Amino acid sequence: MVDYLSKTAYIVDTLDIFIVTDRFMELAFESPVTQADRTFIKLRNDIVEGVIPSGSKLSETELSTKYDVSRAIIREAINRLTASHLVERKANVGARVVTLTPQGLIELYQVREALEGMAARLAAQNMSDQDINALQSLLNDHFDEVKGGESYYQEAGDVDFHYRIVLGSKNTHLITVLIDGIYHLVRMYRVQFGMAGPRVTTAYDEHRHVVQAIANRDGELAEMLMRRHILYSKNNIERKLLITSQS
Amino acid sequence: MVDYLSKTAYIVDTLDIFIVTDRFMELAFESPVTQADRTFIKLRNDIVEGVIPSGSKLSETELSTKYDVSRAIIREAINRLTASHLVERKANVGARVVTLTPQGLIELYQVREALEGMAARLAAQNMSDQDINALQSLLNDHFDEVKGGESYYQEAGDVDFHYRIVLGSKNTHLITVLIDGIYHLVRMYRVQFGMAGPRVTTAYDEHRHVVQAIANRDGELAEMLMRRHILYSKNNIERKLLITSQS
DNA sequence: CTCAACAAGATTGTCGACAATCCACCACCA
DNA sequence: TGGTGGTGGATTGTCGACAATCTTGTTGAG
Repeated sequence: MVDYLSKTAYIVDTLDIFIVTDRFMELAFESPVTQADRTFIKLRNDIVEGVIPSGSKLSETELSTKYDVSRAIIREAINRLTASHLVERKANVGARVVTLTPQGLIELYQVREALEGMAARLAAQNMSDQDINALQSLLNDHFDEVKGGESYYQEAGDVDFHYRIVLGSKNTHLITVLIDGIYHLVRMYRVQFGMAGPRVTTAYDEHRHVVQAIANRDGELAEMLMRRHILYSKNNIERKLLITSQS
Repeated sequence: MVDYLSKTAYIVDTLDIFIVTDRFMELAFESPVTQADRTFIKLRNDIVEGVIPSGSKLSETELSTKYDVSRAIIREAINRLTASHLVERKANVGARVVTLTPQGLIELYQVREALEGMAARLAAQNMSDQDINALQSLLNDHFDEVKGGESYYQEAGDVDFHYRIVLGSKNTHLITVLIDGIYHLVRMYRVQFGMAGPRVTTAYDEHRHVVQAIANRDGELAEMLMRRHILYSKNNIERKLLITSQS
């Protein structure tokens, strides 16, 4: 049961080096207090990790016995998942886990490009010098890991990088839409289409350039570089998809 | 009771000249089937129109008697409104209508700029020639109204313009995030900060230029023009806010 | 007088039962 | 045989009651 969270725990773990005094930081940490909160997170993880297969039906009664809570709680969890675009619900019929398609992945990356580009622009404007320093030292750590070839932490590093820039935008809407909406879907695609993570070696340089632009307080350039970075990721994933579907 | 919808009905009314055969069109029409759907829409309208004041507490029991439904339905409605960023909820404490601030409005327009810019880019790529023709004739109608000085329909025209471009992007995420998330908040700001609508005369030219770029299938330019259009709107609103707060 | 612990009241969270709706199956008819 | 209509079973939608939690006001000690 406790294991449900282990797969994504590192996403927030690496942010712990900050003191959580920032007003925006708490938007990234979800602290489940009610049982509906916990069930929602469990269900979401099971969907993202593929334990509950993409496209399958979510029976309320079935889930309520499986997770050992009342149907009302399952209903609330499903409603929240619907808002995150992880499940689709039809009135009087039921809810299904979204089906993953190459087209859907492309659309997702188009939204990411727009939102994270803007996030980078705003981060250049709104991040404190302290935040920027921390970001740069994060990149240095990341560099050592790339050299060391620790593939697991590479993805964590990438996720961490994007989190910080989004949080650095200090824009509440941007933060919530990306962090508790889009990123879970992105991760779902990554896991279920079996891609270990982003292109480690080249992505590192792109990250560095973005941070450099932010450090120079050049929002326009930061946005361009971030958009290009995400565009490259998209192209890379599309290529992998083609290869996978051919073999 | 029926009157609840009248204020926003024109938003979808003007879209009726299309046959609703488009897969994406149905994302803009919300067809309430269940009682929770209807209550959600009523509540949302009352919040957007200011009938329920910004910042006020939403008592579940109180609302359940007021709207004459069970508490469960009110709870579901409130949860959906939370997902739309129209209310904020704290566990074991309750839900409040969001408080409107100039800073919040600015953040909202930053997200709009990013998303609608991308929408314009994608629309240039994905709209059918037929859609583009319809959009151009819409602009012509709009032009006549601007000349005639029919101020009410000017806002409708503006809303319609943005709706069509967003729908023209054919990107599901973009469409849902904007249409059943951000636009309601934008309208809430417009209503409650007492701005009659966008800058009618100059906005018309900007609309025309965007459509021209889309007709030329120049996505990059369409994005730039749309972003600038929204930026101008933001600046205009900020100026109005300053004047209002001074007097 | 200030602060802390406690108690009463009110509000939200959770549950199981009932009502309304849909879907698949089957019988019936052309 | 193909299609149409109805019926039974299962699933979702809605409800009212109970449990858990927070807030507020009070009381007491320092």
